[in-house]
Amino acid sequence: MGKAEDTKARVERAALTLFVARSVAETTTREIAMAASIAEGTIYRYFPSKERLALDMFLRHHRALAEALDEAQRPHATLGPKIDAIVRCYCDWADRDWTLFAYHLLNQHSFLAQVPDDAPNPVNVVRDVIDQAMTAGEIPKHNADLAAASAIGVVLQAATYKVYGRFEGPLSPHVKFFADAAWAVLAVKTG
Amino acid sequence: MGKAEDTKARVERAALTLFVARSVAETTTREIAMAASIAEGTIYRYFPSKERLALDMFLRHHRALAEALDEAQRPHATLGPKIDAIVRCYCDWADRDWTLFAYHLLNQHSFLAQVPDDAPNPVNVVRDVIDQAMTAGEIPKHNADLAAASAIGVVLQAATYKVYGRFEGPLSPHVKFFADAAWAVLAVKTG
DNA sequence: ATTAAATAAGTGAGCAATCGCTTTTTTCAA
DNA sequence: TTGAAAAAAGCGATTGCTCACTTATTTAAT
Repeated sequence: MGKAEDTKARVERAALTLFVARSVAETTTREIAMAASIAEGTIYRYFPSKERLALDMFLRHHRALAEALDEAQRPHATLGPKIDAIVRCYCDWADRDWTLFAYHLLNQHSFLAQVPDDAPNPVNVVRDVIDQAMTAGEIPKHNADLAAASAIGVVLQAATYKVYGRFEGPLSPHVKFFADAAWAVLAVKTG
Repeated sequence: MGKAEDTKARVERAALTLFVARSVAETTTREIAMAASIAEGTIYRYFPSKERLALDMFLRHHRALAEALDEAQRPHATLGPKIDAIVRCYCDWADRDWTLFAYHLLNQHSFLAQVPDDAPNPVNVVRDVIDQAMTAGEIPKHNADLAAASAIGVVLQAATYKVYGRFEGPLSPHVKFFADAAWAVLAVKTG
């Protein structure tokens, strides 16, 4: 890695950590610079603004996660294995870079409106998988968005609890529980 | 309602709306005053700071929701009816004052650390109900916090989707689905 | 020598909060 | 009932400060 790239990466990592610990709005460029051991002005050699620094990191992770989830589910033919693969992929990503995952989780409200319509989207990946399973008669037909929300909630609320410190340790050991629980939600007959 | 109380309520409602639409940090006292049709200085007759205005509203709702959930579940003896009552109560609260509910949902990360330890807590109410059901052998024994997170996630992620505009309309029509899904999550045998 | 990278001292805009003042409401003696 | 005095509510220009971002200068790699 060249020196410039290293500096850019250090700025991103420092910003990420602070953005999660406090929030984007409450983190100052001065703090980011101090945490990255550089001068404040150096940030602006790599990013046009604090907002764009925050947005770029969000969008990059958003797209990469969507692509990873889609690749994980694609090889499988039926809903059961697809759920397993998606849940495992989610948990792996959370455990591999928890700070980045938490940043993405906590800042959807701020940035979701700025995701390009045609960009890969983690939520759409799950929704489409569920939609297909409903069409194929694998699970009862409901509102697919609502069913997707509740199924995703099984995993994401656990991740949210981890952010709040209500729950500790990696998510991966609970993959089987999450996958079974998500399946159970989708198999519910009433609606 | 006296004039002063009316003004205080107008300040809170204006702040709430803006805090949800943007965020606490990105909302200015000037904007709050304009939305409430009062002068900026008048805010400080009723609140010592913008932070306290934001915190007070969060804590009041946090405590009231916890007490409502506890009262809703208490009359029932077994887990099934307790889940029904809790889910119905959650959805009623969300539908009755969606802005307040969304504010509470979106700002847990900022304020949860400032909740007094002895204050009633919505999450603890649910966790305790699940804990008792596990002890009574109504459902398989797991980590109660994790099970509570996943069960609550079924409802809260749907509410989150509503915040993001992925899902429309009141939550109450889906109470039966949410309750059945939460039950299904808790009945999962693997862990 | 050239130039990209980094620095550090600005700069001005925008912010929360203040305060001296005015207006409105309440109190209560005559 | 009246109306003068007191208290409460409301105002908005001002203040001091913090912030994101800029720019003139220095450092160091090739």
